[in-house]
Amino acid sequence: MARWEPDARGRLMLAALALYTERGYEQTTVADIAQRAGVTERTFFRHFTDKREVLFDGSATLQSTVVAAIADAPSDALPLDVIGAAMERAAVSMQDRRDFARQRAAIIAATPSLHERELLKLATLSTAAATALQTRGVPPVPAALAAELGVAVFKVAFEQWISDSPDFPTCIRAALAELSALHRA
Amino acid sequence: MARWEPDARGRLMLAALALYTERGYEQTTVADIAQRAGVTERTFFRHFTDKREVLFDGSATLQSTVVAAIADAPSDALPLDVIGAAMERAAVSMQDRRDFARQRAAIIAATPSLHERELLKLATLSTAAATALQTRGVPPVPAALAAELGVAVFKVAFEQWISDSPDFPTCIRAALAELSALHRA
DNA sequence: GTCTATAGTCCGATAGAC
DNA sequence: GTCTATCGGACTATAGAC
Repeated sequence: MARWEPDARGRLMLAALALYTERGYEQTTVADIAQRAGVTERTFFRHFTDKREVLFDGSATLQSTVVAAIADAPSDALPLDVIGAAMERAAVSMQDRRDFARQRAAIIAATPSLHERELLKLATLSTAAATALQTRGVPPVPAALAAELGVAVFKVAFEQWISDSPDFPTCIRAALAELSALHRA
Repeated sequence: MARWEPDARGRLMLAALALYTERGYEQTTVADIAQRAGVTERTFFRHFTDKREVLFDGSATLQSTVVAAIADAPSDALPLDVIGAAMERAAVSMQDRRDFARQRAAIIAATPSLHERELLKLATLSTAAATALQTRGVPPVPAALAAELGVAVFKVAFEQWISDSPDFPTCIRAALAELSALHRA
């Protein structure tokens, strides 16, 4: 038998999600999370730089998905179409975890400090998307704007997805249509 | 002679700005700031809820400006034009503090934790703008999208303003033009 | 204005995998 | 032997409670 149970990281993420839901983020200490996961506080901080980060493990993967989708788009595609397709790809990759997304969103909405971290992750995603667009030859300013638009669409569509509608990619397409309508009006 | 020097709040803000610039945000303690301002640590936390907030005193005013501008727009104006005009009004109100804006932006850019707070303020601004648009009869989803677009334009224009170009409102108009170009392309 | 809880860092030690 | 994951404890500063 191994000296430690495997996957301390995964256990910490599950414990944190459960405790943040049960008693709230501020009312949960890192010691509580570590205890439920069967490790020490020290181990928590080796896996996650701070108490918030334990809820944001998937953001690096999401970013890779978006950046790859931008790179993969046909070379003659317009920036806005590239971004739209990338966001749709991101939505597809999250589609099978709606319950998790919902639970996580509820915790974040209830906690300003977590909302801040979420916004930082989205801003990082936006910067990465802008860089990926620049690699395709889009100049910096349009690239930055298109990336910000993509994230705006993602945010709005995400809200729709977890509240109303079961299909995330469809929400993305609807939000993109609303965006075009704003400009055509 | 007064029992205390007046304007402790203002002195705390100046002291914080100076110290964050001199030695960096993390290397500055609240005790350092309080000492330079000639008050106690306790006084700092009476004026500002946390160590970051001391750099964000203007954001409530900015938000009022934007919301008022949206409310004041002609009733037949289109959402995107309303938002554009509101952002331009915000730019006008900041125009005479370019050096301050630049110094503050440098500190924030160097400090992830401050970047987070900045993003939260902008997200709050976006929500307030969306609400103001809804008051004008714009449905929730287009209102949220238009507000996010406005903040995106503000961010991009702000970057241009503090790096390149002396006139903030002009930067806003240029960014709005780039935004339209993205959709016409 | 003092007192305290807790986040987050740093040091070193330990034990298994390879 | 090296590499990696764990643990223990002491320490500072923030932020809130009293």
